[in-house]
Amino acid sequence: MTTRPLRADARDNRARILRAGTEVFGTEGPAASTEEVARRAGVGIGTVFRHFPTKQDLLNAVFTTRLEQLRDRARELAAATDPGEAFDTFFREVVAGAPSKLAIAESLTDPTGAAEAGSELREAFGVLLERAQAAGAVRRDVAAPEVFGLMIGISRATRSALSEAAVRDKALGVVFDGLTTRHR
Amino acid sequence: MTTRPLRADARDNRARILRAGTEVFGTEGPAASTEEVARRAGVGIGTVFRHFPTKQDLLNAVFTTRLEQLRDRARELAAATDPGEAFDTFFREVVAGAPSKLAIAESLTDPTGAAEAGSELREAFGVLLERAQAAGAVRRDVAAPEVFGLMIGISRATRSALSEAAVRDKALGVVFDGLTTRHR
DNA sequence: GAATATACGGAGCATCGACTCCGGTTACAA
DNA sequence: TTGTAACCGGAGTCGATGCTCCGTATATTC
Repeated sequence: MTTRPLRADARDNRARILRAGTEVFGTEGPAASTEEVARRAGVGIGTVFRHFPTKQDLLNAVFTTRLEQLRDRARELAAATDPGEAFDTFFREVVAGAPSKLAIAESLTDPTGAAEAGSELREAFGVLLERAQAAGAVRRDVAAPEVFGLMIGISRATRSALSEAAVRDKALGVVFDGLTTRHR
Repeated sequence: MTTRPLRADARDNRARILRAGTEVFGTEGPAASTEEVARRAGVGIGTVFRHFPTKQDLLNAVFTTRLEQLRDRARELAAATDPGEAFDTFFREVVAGAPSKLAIAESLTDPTGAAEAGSELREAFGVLLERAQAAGAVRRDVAAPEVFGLMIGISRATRSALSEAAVRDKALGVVFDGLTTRHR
């Protein structure tokens, strides 16, 4: 049931297309054309469609890759840093990275194909959150879904209402204060 | 320089199209086809394009209408209710109304044509916020842009990560706590 | 250094959606 | 009632985009 390894040029092209897709969909959104991706990757359209039979497949692959990167980053932070700081850092990094690749923000929640990578991300995020709670950096009466939701919401607004860094930081400050308060 | 009044049927059709546009773009997003709007309005495509020469014009008209409604609601609340409650109510209403008409959330910040209505909304929102601050319901070291941004962010996430009402309420609770805290 | 399975490129096809055009219809004034 | 300007409907045009097809090229194996 194992598929034989790809030919060298095919493997390279696949990686190229994935990189180009990340760039193009990241800046122009999912509506960007497949041809644009092919151009940026320096390959023919036929090649793109051989590797990813459908545009949706390509989008899923790009999204999944991105989700996996975030998941890895979350795990890395969980293993090495002070719990409170790790949580804070991850949250801010996700938000900061959103504008240049809005595609992620738009898919972070879209079950279409990237489901597994998505739930792994959520799980890694959950670990980050629990550690922060155990360390007293985040109050205990909140759960992962709502905190994750806030992160995504702010990420999305980053393209528009929260496009200015100073304003975005203030918004983040409000949320972090809300995640810290003890009363109620 | 005054344009003569529209014929009765034309006026009716225009209103119909606007209503249909609100529904269609609200549920399917700005990518929905003009033909779908025409169908839902019960008119021919030609009629839609006569009233709104461009799809963008139609979108702008729909958005503007929506923004004006929100602006009016903000003013209404500012005039009649307890400052803290008015702010809270408006914030929650906007978020609650977002999923069924994501088009607004997507345009609440888009300068394209709806600029004037947009800034009027922001102004009315600013009044709501300042009143709440004066009444001690919201801390004084936050300004309208970041609070508005939070509202939009949560509105957007409402379609996805914050689609469940219970989760959304918890997220809102966190933000309101953050807007209340006094320390720092 | 063949032989061949793999992979490539890009012209071409089919579809879809924005927008136009014009023959037919209707509201409204006189 | 009738004349006419205003309006309507929807078939048709045009450009864009997802996807296919196949002749050509190249990596890999022996």
